[in-house]
Amino acid sequence: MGILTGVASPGNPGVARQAETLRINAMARWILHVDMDAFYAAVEQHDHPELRGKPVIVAGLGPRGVVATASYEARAFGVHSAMPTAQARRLCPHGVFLPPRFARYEEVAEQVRTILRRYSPLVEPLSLDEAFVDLTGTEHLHGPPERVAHEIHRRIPAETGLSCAVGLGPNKLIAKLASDAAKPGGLRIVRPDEVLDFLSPLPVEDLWGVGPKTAARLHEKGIHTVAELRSISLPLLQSWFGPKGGEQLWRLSRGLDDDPVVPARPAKSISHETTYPQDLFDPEEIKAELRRLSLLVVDRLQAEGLLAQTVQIKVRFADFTTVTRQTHLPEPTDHPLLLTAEVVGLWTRVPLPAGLGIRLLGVGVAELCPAEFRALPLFTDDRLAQAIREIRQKHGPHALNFLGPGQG
DNA sequence: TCTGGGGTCCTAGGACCC
DNA sequence: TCTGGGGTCCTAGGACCC
Repeated sequence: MGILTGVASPGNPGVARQAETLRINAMARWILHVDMDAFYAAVEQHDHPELRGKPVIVAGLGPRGVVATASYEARAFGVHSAMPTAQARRLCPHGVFLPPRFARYEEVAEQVRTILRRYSPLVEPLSLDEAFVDLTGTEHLHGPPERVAHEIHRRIPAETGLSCAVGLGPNKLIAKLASDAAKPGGLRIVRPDEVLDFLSPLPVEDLWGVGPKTAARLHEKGIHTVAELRSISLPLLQSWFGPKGGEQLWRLSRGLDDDPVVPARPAKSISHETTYPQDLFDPEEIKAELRRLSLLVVDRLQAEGLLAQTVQIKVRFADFTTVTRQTHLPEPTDHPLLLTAEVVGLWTRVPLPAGLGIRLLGVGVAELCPAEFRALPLFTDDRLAQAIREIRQKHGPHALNFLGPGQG
């Protein structure tokens, strides 16, 4: 049966299946995923050879810091990312604890992305240490994707001195799970006809989007592996997790994912937040911090030539309860005084539980648009905004201390 | 020595309108 | 006096990712 003969219909399942196969082949993709091994720690060990072979832990070093990356030597002590630094110190007292150097990691990440772009223009960074590459249709330039995967896997360590895991599959979901399976330092190729067997034994929490809460709910129902998840009907999954959530799980369990590889997604929000070493109680100090965070956000807005029309604050109390307040502005702006005034206004809408200190404050903006879309100033004095911008550019973000405590 | 910082996406509920 | 349903917009919260 070389060609499609007949009409796909429920009464003719063989033909329907054949049509489905043809449709899938017509859309077949090859997606590669690169995941740098223990990236931040590996960069530190690369830059400081005396640290090689030692447990290196890149982490926030303050009293409330957490681990960003632990080297494999440190993982042997039970240290892993997102663990409180204090706990990591107890588990691994002789570990080398270092604060992150993001500017340096960004350099190396760009070096890796440059290697990847030799093989396809469609390179989508997922974070500093991960990226997707769409190799579909690059065969005539670079050869079969399987060979390209081997080449990339060899070339990244050769050119950066850092090891990586590489996964290759028919979509992002499978490529990422393949690189997970190859960690550390390996290469895993999953062909389309191998997808279901590859997925079946994996625990449901390995799936993209299944976190602790969803996993716990699935476990309660006796579902632990992807094969078990796949045996649940779509309507039942939807009754448990809602129409979208249910369909998402149904598709994930079958390895279905048509999310495209997109090289540059414009940011949808910008935010800054700080967890304080000691809880804040003083209202003036809190307001001063909100203004400081606001100006950090304004700096980024202006650096990227953007305006924002939504402002949000986030407050986390000592008991970890978190509240947010947001407001929609009449027009988009990057005006420092306007935005700080909105932020302080939002703060007055936060109910304060008696006796609870504040451990985190955050300020964010959303509904971003390019600054060329700026509305003509009617009532705001734009010369003032311009003057503030120039002073802060010339003398740094702390130059205008009229925004300090007790003076706002 | 309990729990970072920067994001994305989804849902639920209330207001408001027809 | 009692009683609709649907659609849209906005806000707050939460799950999840690295």
